[in-house]
Amino acid sequence: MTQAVLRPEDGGGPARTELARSLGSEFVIAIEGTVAARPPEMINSKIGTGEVEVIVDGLRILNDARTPPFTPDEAAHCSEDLRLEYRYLDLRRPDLISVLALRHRVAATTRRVLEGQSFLEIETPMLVRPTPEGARDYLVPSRVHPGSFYALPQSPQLYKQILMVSGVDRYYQLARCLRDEDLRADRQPEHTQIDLEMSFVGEEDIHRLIEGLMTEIWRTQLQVTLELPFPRMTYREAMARFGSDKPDLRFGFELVDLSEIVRGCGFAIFEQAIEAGGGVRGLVIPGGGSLSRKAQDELEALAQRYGARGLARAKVADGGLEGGVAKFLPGGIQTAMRDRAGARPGDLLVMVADRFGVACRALGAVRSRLGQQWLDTNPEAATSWRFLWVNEFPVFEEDGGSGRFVPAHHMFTMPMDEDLPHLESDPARVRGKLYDLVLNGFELGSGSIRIHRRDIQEAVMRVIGMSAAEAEERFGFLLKAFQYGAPPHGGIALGLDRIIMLMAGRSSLRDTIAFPKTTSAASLMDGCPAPVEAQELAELRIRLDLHNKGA
RNA sequence: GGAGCCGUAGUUCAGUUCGGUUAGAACGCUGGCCUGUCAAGCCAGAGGUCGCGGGUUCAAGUCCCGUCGGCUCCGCCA
Repeated sequence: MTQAVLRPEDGGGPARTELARSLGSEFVIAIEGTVAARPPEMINSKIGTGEVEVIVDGLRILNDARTPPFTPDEAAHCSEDLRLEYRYLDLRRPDLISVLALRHRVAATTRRVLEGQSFLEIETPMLVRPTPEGARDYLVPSRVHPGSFYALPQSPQLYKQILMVSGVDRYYQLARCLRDEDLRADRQPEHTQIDLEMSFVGEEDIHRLIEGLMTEIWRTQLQVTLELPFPRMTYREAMARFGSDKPDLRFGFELVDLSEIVRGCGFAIFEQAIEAGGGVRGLVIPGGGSLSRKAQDELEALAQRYGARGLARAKVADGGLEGGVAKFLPGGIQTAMRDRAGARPGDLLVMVADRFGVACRALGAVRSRLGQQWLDTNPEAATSWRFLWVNEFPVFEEDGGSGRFVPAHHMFTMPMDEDLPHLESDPARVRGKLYDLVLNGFELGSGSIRIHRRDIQEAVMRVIGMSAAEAEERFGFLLKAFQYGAPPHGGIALGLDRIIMLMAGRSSLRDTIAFPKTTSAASLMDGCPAPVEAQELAELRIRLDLHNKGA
């Protein structure tokens, strides 16, 4: 931006002066003139071009502009629905367009790195076979096949595996992925994945490739050197220590297991949890002894949102514990708990007694809340990059408590070799060759080594209660492909939008996407989605049923 | 499907607790004056379906019910 000067005494006459006076916000103009140094007393050191100005000879209006609902300066303070309606004005902010420029450069760097490793970028279909399990599909009716539907792809998963059968060996794609599920600040219905798959690889090969890619992106775009290798942690350890499968390692506040210490303590709530196969886990809030009752109740409400029945608490004192649940616990156990938790007088010890997963998740939510507050006063930690691989995820999870098992990731994940013998006898203990890439508490992506042997695939399908006929109906094409010499293979998919969000220090995925959707999956700028003409529906042989609230 | 917060000039907000005269401020906009300014200054003016619908009341921006939209979270989602 440069200052232009029009002076009546420079000529051009009253017509030009009048034209200049008519200029308004966001007008598009062309000027001709001479760049000149500003008089010394008019130099503005606050802007880059503050020492010069253009003495205008000619002025033309290329296009006028209505008074905008907000100017780029004001946009940062405007409500988001207004900014989304006028997205083109919002994007004029250097602040926002720079995020899209970063996104472009990260995509370009990704292509350069992967091309250097002999990957082929291959496009897979946008109209694919619907899949009833997993995320809800966006459906597209077929005009040519009335009553049949395409789905928009949730991911290129099956296609990239088939490309391995084709001998592609190294595939990647910056793939659009679409899921008709509810949104979050870090979830949009359409997002982009750095999706890749390789033949003849193990987990470590994928890890090293991605570490190299991340290192190059951070080096070139942020001038940051990442330490390699990224730490690795099992799912079990992540849950036990941090109460999350995507722990934020920028802060501590680790969970502690108090089960063995409180066993036989006489406090019914603790004992029942242990007898039921769960345990008692705790978290120390440094200095938390002075937290108000209200603040403590808010933490309990947070824990309860994640399934805990309550949040037991006790203040840490010189002699042991006091207040809260202390009166139910013998003195010797109190001091043992305090020592095990590493708590000091003035701290608050909060505890959840429940099944492993519930206790960890509930305390993990509390830990996360504490950590976010801690980061506010520790900027150096807040701006650090703590990458992490989480692996050894369970292959199956129980569906509700019904005793039935569903794939935790997807049904093509290879179990770990040492757990294969238990595949059908004890599915709950089977861990997979599964891995998530985590950064600062966000899951950047996940992947796995896939099953390429038919006998293992069939065993997995038996565990999840899928009949051969059903498998044939839904995945017959993939199983058929696997019969014709499928190499061992594996891959990963990274969320490009989330990577950009974290790199740009944004808290919403919307800021990384040129034209994002609102929480209700609508686009306020173009009014999407929208009803269609009856004629179009008739061609598709579709009749609407809008008043039936059931479904 | 559920919970919370929000919705008042073009924009950002105050006013809602406890219903009561003509709904205010700042920025922006329009006009005028001044001016080598860079967040210009001074004067004047225009601008309102208080998201929408219903109810209570003599009286509703304010209370009640419903509904629409935005944001955050749980469920859901890799």
